[in-house]
Amino acid sequence: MKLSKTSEYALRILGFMINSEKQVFTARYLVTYLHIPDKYLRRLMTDLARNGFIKSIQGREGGYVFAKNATTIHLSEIIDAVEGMDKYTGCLLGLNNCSDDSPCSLHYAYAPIRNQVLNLLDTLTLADLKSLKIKRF
Amino acid sequence: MKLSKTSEYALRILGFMINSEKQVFTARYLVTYLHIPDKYLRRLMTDLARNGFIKSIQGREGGYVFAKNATTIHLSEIIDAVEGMDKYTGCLLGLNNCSDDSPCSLHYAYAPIRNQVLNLLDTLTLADLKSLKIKRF
DNA sequence: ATTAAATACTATCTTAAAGTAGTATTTTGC
DNA sequence: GCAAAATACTACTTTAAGATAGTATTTAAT
Ligand code: SF4
Ligand code: SF4
Repeated sequence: MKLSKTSEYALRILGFMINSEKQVFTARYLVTYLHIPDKYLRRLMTDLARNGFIKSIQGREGGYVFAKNATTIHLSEIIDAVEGMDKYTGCLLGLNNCSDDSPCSLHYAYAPIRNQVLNLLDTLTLADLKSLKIKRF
Repeated sequence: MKLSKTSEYALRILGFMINSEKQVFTARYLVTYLHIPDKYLRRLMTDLARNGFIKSIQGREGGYVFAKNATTIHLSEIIDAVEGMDKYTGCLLGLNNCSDDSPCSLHYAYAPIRNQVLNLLDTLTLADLKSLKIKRF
């Protein structure tokens, strides 16, 4: 139902970048548009770079660019990189090793929706977030 | 996608109670069956009592009983009581004042599912969690 | 070469959720 | 009356996420 702040930031940053005409993004630029704490965003950017989503260009005129084609970056990969996806596989009631045969009291009502969400995050790519209709990042 | 530990506990406790033949539940009893930290559970129980879901019976032979009919207790009310439901209305990307007219990059794919979840929590009651099939609490 | 503008690194602080400990109070059975 | 078994209350500790601060490094324009 809710991601960690860090995942939110990561998705907002990358979603913002993919919806822009720009190629290179400085931390300063991202901070002013996304209102994410400066130093926190910078750490997150190097983290995203380490994970191969973006590439950093150091020095003057530097910044960040995508490191690979956005069609190959799945949202679940981003979340997995910054906070781990594991905590979401064991779901609403925090249980794990769940199955239809040994369900918690919410399973029949919730598991189908949970699966939709997980499936969505697994199949949606950054490229899918590109749209002219987007007004908020 | 995930509730706070406290909400998980609250739902597991009440879901466990509604699926039992017992009428009165001591904290000790709940702790042994649900493996929730003793003192934490006790605090949560008095909190749930203050919120009118259960009633505490003090003294020897005491414990907790439902304070009203389980068909009148909606899951969203429980979550709202222990951690607040507000944080879930502004969804995946942590934005608020969302609408179809000013969507974030995930809106079209995610909002429908989010609405299903919120709707589920609003309409499901504790009574709906009662089933012979439940194996884990 | 020097400076300016950018990222990288490391260490620390803050905050809120979660968990723990100890004491006080209530009620019933004997 | 008193002990036993339960809940209630208050204060503290721990943990992890989030945020901040300061310094070092890299690179290009001049
Ligand atoms: S809803 Fe199903 S998958 Fe989720 S915690 Fe309950 S049993 Fe496990
Ligand atoms: S998915 Fe829709 S409702 Fe959720 S944060 Fe984005 S714009 Fe708001």
